[in-house]
Amino acid sequence: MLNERSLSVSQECAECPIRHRAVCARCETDELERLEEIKYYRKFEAGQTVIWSGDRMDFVGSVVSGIATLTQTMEDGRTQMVGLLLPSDFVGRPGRSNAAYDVVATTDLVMCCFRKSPFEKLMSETPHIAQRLLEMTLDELDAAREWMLVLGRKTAREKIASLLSIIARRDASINMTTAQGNIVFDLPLTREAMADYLGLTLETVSRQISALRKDGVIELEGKRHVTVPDMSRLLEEAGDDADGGVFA
Amino acid sequence: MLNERSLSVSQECAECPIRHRAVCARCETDELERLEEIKYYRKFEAGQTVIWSGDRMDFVGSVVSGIATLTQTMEDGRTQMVGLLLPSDFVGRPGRSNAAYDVVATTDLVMCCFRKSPFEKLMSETPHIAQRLLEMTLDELDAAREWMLVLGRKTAREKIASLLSIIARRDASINMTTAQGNIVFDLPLTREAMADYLGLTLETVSRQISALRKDGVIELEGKRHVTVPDMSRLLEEAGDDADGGVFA
DNA sequence: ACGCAACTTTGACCCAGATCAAGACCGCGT
DNA sequence: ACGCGGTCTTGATCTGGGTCAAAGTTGCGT
Repeated sequence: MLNERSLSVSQECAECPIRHRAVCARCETDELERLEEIKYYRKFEAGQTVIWSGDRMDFVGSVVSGIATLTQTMEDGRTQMVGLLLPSDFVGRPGRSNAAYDVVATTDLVMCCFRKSPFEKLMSETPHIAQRLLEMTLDELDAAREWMLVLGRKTAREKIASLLSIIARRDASINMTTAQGNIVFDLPLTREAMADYLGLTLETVSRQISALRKDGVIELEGKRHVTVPDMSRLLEEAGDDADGGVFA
Repeated sequence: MLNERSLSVSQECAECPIRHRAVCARCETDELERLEEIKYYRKFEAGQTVIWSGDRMDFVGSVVSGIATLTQTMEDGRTQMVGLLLPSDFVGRPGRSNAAYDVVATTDLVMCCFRKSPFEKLMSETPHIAQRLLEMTLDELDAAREWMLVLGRKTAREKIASLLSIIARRDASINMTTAQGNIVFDLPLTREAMADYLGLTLETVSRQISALRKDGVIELEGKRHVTVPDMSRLLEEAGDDADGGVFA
């Protein structure tokens, strides 16, 4: 459980773990000071909804730690995840007052928030923020388009392999690599959340994970801890160019 | 066939049909003059590839007239459309040297191009361009996420209805409305292109269009000319909120 | 006018993944 | 220790959309 102390640890931008990757990455010291004046931290527990689709959104912010999901739901309950928010990812859209998606904390979550109007004001005055936001938005657009290929054209097995590759790759900096060069990580999502990401049912997710395990593409300890003995094999299963390079 | 004269008609930014919606929408007269200095028009014939994925991209630009598609292809030939480029849409990513997708002209196409490096320079100096580009990129991201729901969770019939609604809506300004309030438009895509957009096969696209016709949701003259007698019915078929409003 | 090529429709059959159903596993609170 | 709820696995069956095949339509070039 997070407490006041654990929050106060991150209070200084200079020591912020996402300082160099978030929307503030390019800010100079003086710009950072102005941001620091209007920022505040919010924490959410695993499972909590951060924002409901359609609600008025009076803040924007960055994920500092933890994982959140962006989902869209149809009236009959079908849901599709449309974004996975990791530390340093930005939440909210300047210039729009109502949320377009549900944002749900998948793990305990800490966010660095800014009230929308001061942030927008700051954005118009300090080009470094807008520049960085454009860059991040373009990256997200690429990711979304990559995902459209996965959703539209890949088989269930390829979808699972794609998701595993992305997770493995994305926090490559964080995850362990064993002496044998294996890649090791924990799945941050339930089977159901994976299904919502991939446009599958949770049963199919479960079956395909079992199949990949049986075929030696991955190893599992418990339900969440994954070892990838051969990354290029996994990439091949994902249908991506597994081109020679080790974890290129 | 386009000729020199038809191109020269659009030479003046002030008279440009996309002046108010493209990346230059917010530019002041002086900024426009600088853009005008570095711009040049290029035309492509229907079917021509504008840019190959992976190729060096030394220009960016706006679609002036015509339609182009953004597609991704797997080694085995499976393809997924990840964007549909209409007049005023922007092509290319500042800060990236190689194209990530194939861009193909679906109809005859005119583009207003800028060499990349002068454009990037201009962008860093005139905030109005970067602002507008951010806005457009955020819109595209929303569209991509909307599409992820379609690809991941909708049935074939819903997918077709969704595509038809989008086309009907998007060029709402252009298309005809009959005396009876019907909406009328031409499909700018072949069945195969629709299939690539929707993650379906062309046979399924054909069957579902036939089914929607048989059920009176749409009317067809020839293979491309569509009449929608009741837009809210179409939206309902798409699985979207068909909320009361006429073409809200 | 004709013939070819591109596009589209329709039919018959099949299969990947959905659905329905039953347990297994695991951590937690009492 | 136990029971309970959330998560996950596995099996049996069903079905929407894919695949394969054939024929219809349209428009264009000669």
